[in-house]
Amino acid sequence: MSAPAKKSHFLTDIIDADLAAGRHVRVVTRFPPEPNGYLHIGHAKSICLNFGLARDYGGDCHLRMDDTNPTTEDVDFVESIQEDVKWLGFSWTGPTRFASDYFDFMAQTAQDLITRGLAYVDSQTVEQVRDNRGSFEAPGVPSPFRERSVAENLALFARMRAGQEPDGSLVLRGRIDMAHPNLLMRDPLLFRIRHAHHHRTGDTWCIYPMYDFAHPLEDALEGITHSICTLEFESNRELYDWVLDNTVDPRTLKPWSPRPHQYEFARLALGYTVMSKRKLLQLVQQGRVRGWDDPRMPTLAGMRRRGVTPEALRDFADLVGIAKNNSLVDIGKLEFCIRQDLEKRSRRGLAVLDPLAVTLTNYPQDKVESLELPWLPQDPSLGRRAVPFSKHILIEREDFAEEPPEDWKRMAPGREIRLYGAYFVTCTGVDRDAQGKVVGLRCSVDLHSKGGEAADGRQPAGTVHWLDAQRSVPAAVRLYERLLKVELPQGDERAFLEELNPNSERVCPQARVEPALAQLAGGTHVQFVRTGYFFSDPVESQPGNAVWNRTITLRDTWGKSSQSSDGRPTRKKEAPKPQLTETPKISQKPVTRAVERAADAPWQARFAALVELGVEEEVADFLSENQDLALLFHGARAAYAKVPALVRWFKNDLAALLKSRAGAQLPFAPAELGACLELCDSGAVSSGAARQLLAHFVTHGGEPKALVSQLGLAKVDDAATLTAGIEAVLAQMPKEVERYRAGEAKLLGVFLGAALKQLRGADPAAVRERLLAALQ
RNA sequence: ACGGGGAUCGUCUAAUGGCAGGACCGCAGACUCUGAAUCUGCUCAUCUAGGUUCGAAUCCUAGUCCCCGUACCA
Repeated sequence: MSAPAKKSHFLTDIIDADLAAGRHVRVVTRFPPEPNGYLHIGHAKSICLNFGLARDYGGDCHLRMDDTNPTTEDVDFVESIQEDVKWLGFSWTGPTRFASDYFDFMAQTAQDLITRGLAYVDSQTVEQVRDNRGSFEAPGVPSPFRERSVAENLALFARMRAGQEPDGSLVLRGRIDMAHPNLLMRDPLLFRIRHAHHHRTGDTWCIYPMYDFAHPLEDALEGITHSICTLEFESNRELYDWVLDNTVDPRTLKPWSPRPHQYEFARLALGYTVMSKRKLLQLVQQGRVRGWDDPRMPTLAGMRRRGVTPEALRDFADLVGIAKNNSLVDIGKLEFCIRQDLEKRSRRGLAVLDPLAVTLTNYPQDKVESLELPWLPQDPSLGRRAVPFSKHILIEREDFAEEPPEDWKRMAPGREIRLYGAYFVTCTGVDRDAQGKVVGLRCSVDLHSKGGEAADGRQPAGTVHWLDAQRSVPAAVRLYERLLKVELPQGDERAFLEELNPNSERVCPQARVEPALAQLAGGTHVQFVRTGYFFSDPVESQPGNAVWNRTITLRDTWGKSSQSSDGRPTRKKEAPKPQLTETPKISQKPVTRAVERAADAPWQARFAALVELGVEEEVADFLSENQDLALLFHGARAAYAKVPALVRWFKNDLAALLKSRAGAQLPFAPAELGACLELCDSGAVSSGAARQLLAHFVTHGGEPKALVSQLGLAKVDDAATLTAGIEAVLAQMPKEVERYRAGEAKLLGVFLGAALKQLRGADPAAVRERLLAALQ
């Protein structure tokens, strides 16, 4: 197996760029769970990401408990988290870290912020704080306590810290901007009073930092370079940056270096399950499951107990990838990864979940044979086990049909089938009880087919699994299915309980297994032949009496409708909403814009002036909104009066170029820009070269004509140069040339692109023409 | 409504102005002592409208839809 290619995604792109630019010399990531619950498969994605990045870049990944809220956190959770991360196959750099290790520093930093007027103690009630924060559309109103003196703030903060104030009476807030469009920036809470016992610091503290204050400081203190979290924290990034920009490293008293940056990716959402801690907690607390490690739970502990392997989970994390799209992953992908891993590692064993007695009429009454079957036919190293066989056997009830469908490959009257690893048998009779229910079958056996091969080489209609009636043993077998009946549960905290799958766990009271299976230790993966992958429960299995959890069914391409909960409706793509230009809704935007514009006299005047020049309204609107842009346009026009051309350049190229330099001093005068555009338009340079020229000009300025030669953008129209360049390019791509000649006309673009790259400044049309000729 | 994100096969995800690729699912076939696995083949996508360009999923303009944000939670 070749090493899997390193996954690349937007985060690896960022890291590559940071490394290349020398912003960082080493990658340090972290996985920062709050110890208030068990880790679930969503965390597994994050763990694989953070630890995987550290591994791939030869850096470090820290495990840090974000234990800033003593009322919900517990040491039990700390232990389960450590165990789960290890189980998943990762190890962290250094000891397990704790946010609580940094409380001293955080309190000190808060005090510094107060001293510098960047934080204050607020005496408003919770309700007042909330009400005064404002809303999306309305600005907040400053707290009456916002202007307290530094001395008073210091004294109050000291009282908070000393435990002299009750919970909720006082709170430390950053002094930022109560009118900020980002609500998180409206004087965020930094520290709150909480007279509570902390699982690590005990009663040392009665003030605890808030996430938004603590997290950036934790990252910075640990030298984290890339702080990766999920999408819902996008708005928090601004505050994250504020904290780091307004604090210093206590060890150097200088700005943080490396200075961590926060990046967000889409969390995992999986169909037919729930992932939120609150919902999971509810399942546990209400007894809907037997605990955090119930095999139905999407927790790592639960999945581990069900028989899902760390390899399968890591494969799954790779399969779903890393991106910023809000996505709902088909649970079938998880199931695929689980099966793929289990297929190659599971022993094969015989088990019958719902037995039907079969008597082999021509088999000697007292004879007992012992069949030696390999545990895993494709891997002899697992060895063999003995399977008893006699006159009275059991088969799966659903493997018999009195009136079978056309393509039936199992037992039916008169039909010869194979007992897996044993003999060919033919059903010759059916026994019923008084109600007419089938209670037993009679079969003849071909005594020359032992081992599953007929002497004459004939093939049976199918193969079924079986068990010796007397010598098999009863077993506890539990079948698991998806937790929920529906793919996408109600968002509501309670409504999803109505959507739990009542069949998520079923026990098989009649189930029996072959003797060797009962002897297997807890924690063994076995495929019950033809029925699914099972795992001997590592907690409940007793020596000689294993308890079996079905990890997952076998893929079933035949009886698809046999399991109701598997009838998975395919998700429909949302039908694209037809756009009716005549509906008022569509035209609303331009109208509101026109209204806004009308209310802004200078803007309206600029707009009118442009329209007067013949600029179409839509373009005039955006050119006139910003005064600087409008001025630039008119300045350029003074040097180059061709309005339509000017408009084209402004709209298609300049808008973006200028946007990226917003606020910066432009390195050219408006008239120079006009001259540059005239040159671009003149035909003296090719269109591609013109765009390159313009990009350079906007960022660096310069004399346009000089730039052309300096950048090597001069128009190439020398026939010999063109021909040579084209031939060189074609010589480099013989396979593509062949394919092109075979009819793949779309490859012309590839050649053209390569040729144009080589022949900078060449006219595309001319190159194209010659290329066509050369390819004849 | 304000701010921040996002939109590519049914699903997840690539393509950083030049061949819309891979995987899951599905379908068909081969093989089979598991209706499994394995193998082969097939179906299927760039939110809309304009523009720039020799060439647009990618750049520009406008629009549509979806997600997140108003906890003394994280």
